Amino acid sequence: MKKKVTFADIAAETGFSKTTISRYFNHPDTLTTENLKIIEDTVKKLGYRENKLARVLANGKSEIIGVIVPTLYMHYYADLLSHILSAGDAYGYKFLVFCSDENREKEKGYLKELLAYNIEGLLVVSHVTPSQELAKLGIPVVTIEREDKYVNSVNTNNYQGGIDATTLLTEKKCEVLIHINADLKKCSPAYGRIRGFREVSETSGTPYCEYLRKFGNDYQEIRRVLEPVFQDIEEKYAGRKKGIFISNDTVANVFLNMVITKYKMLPEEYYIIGFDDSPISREAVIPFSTIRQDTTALAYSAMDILVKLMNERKKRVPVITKTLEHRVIDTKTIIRGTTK
Amino acid sequence: MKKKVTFADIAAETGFSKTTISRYFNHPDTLTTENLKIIEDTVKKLGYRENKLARVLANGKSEIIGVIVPTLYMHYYADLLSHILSAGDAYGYKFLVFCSDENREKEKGYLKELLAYNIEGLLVVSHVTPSQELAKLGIPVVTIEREDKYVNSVNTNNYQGGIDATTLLTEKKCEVLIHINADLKKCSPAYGRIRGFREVSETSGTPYCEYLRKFGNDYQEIRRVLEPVFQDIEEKYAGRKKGIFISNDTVANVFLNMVITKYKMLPEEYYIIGFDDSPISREAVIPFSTIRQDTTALAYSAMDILVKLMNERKKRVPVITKTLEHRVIDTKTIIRGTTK
DNA sequence: TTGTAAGCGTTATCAC
DNA sequence: GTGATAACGCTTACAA
Repeated sequence: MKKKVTFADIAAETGFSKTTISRYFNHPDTLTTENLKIIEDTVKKLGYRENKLARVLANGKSEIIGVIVPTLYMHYYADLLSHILSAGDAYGYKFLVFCSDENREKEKGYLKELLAYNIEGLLVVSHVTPSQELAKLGIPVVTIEREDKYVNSVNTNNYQGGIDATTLLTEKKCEVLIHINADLKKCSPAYGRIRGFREVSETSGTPYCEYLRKFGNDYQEIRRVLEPVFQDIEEKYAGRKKGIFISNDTVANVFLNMVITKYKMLPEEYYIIGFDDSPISREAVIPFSTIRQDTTALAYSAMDILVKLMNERKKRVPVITKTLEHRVIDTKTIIRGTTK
Repeated sequence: MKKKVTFADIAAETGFSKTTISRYFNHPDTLTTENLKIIEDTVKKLGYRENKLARVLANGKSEIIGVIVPTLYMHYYADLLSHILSAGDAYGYKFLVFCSDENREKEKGYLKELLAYNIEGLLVVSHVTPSQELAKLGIPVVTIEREDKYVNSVNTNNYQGGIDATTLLTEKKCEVLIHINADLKKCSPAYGRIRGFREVSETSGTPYCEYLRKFGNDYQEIRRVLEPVFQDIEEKYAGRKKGIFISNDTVANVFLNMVITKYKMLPEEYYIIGFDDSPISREAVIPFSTIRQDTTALAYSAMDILVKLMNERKKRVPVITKTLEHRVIDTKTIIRGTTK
């Protein structure tokens, strides 16, 4: 392994000073074209490779953003991460990625680690660290779809999504409206889906009910929790036109499968709509209706806010705004075979 | 924003030298218990935060591993990444993650960037950069499920998987064996699935055929490509017991959906088995049989090799082995409702 | 347009 | 056990 080529080597070789070499990379316009050429050739000849770490130490700009996601097993988070990476890439940022598994202590360690690497900003999708703590980190923070009282954030318009989903069901003249969801905390953005459902149900005067259950991540577990719910619905609302709004496509798919397994088809009296527009909503035997979360917009908006904040910090006289920005991204109703 | 607390501050406050403060963090055993305590208190009092970048500059150990995945949209890669992160976490490594979208030029840029951050090792899942080039990077490289002639690698035992899948179909006394796959290059590890299929088909003496097509990533596209294949199978092999081995669960699910949509159930004459054990294989209306890729083992083995190589580099007299290691991870046959 | 020199915050080496 | 001091490789006033 040959030693690394540094500015000093290029300087020695060309007769310029290290400063000039630095300028060649950072302010090439301040050099004469000939000198530019000379250095360029030498850089190639010696096979120079940048050392960003040394640069960070000198000027503090790491170009690194920290990301903490809860897990990558669920498509939604992987999808989000993928858009985050591509959004940041456009600005030249790199990402140190951590999966917290929603473990509070683990996440604490990751945050410490992230700060040790001089990250310029932080994107948090995981839910376990209260925003109040994130706000104390001393760097720009933006969260996506989680509690965000003390930090900047981007969230899906869950409320509107809930309204749209439920309205679609009332328009189809469903005789009873049913909402299946996790038992969410009121501070969670996704709680808006429940609010939307309730509002439309109330104002439309249609009978409605909610099944708020704790579903796990595992298919079998979801099935186990959902089975009695399905039974209950079958018994209580037999013969009535049911509009079912399920707050997540994975669960919606399991439900749909149960219906189809029982009837060998989707009975007229079932109207089903999910949430997220995950691949499964298209890949199901009967592609089902859903409320699309615009993960692309979520990621790009988050990056937009973050970049703005990070840029502000780089100015000579940073104006650290205390005002928080909370953006809301609209959903889109995707109509497929289960609400026709 | 108050200035950063550094070793110098702690040194000034405690009366020790910076060296001793450094020792406090790196070789605490060489300090007296009292002094340890004094420094500990001061560190807390001043609210010191590590600066790993400065440390990297001084000792070269970045504790960062670079990862390049093709995309995160496909569950397989997200799953793999998730295991990679957790495997590396156990060793204290952090990850700079890039998504190449299989774009050669983009990936070239990422590699350069990665090197600029002094990464200690590289994990490549993406396929576009030839291993010959990766080998020239001058850092430990391990690839997962891709061409690996000139680098260390971990691959699924695709051949055995192909054998197992096909054998299962012959055991069920299928009268014709069908394999649906992409038109893979022979150097791609996944080509082993085709070889396995052919071998069992040949030796069993069962009639067989292959449909090698270019499927996209999009559901509609897969459907469009698969539709004529399904038609062809229906016509050519009507009334015969068909054993279909589809080399990927996403495609297998589309195929299964087409069969079920047509027959309202899975006809006796269809035996279907996929590959990967993606969630969709469980979430399909009829959970289908598949060959499980052990992504956990793939990730942990890769990390194991990488850590070994990285550790070797840290020794005073590194022994850079030229011998490459190529590990193979066994598959597991998962039997579900479509091969009974 | 170019150079000098002082950092940036650690760690390594060698004394004491 | 502890401390000077010189790296590590780059940036940035300030000077020329």
